[in-house]
Amino acid sequence: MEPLPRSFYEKEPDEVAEKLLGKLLVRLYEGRRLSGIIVETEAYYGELDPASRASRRGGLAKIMRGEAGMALVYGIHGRWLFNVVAHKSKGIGGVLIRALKPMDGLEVMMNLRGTRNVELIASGPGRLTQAMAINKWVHGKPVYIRAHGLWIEDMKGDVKVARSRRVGVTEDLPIPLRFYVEGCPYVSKVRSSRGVHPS
DNA sequence: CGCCAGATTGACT
DNA sequence: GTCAATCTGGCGG
Repeated sequence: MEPLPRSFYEKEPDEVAEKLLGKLLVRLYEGRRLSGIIVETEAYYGELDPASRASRRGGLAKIMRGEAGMALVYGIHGRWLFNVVAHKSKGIGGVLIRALKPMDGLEVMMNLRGTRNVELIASGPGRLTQAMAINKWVHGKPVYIRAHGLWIEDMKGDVKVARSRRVGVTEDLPIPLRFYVEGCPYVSKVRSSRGVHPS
């Protein structure tokens, strides 16, 4: 199946985040195909969004203002987080991919993660990048072509979308910007103390 | 350059 | 439930 076109990402971040649910993230790793269905995302905006790196003045903000459909890989707490730049023309924004349902290359992903528990393979932003060998190397590369071994394909079939506040951010916007597949066991488990009550 | 917060995780009491 | 390992990028000096 062909990768989703660049135009798919040229929309408001929350719309892209929601529509990415149910799509297939594919990674070529040492000649093998790793893939997983996207089951959890979060939208990030520009200066008005206190949780977004675009609200600071660094290189990440520059990329979030740049071409839509580019991979943005962000390091935090010793892990890599994978985002796709998404915004309308002249806008700023991105979508954080937070969890996958593993599909192709399960054995390889289990080895990369060091666990055989399928629900723990990619149920979190840091876990997902480890399972798919996503690192700084793909930073700034387009995900709407196959050339760099990382892309997102369309998938048929609808998913039941739920939304909530974003996870882990210290200062969130009053709007729920996290999207996930209702009842899906591959969605990251949110720590109890930080309430993610749907709102 | 050094400092340190942070879109996390997993190990431990 | 609590805690800290881990490391990049922003920011101050």
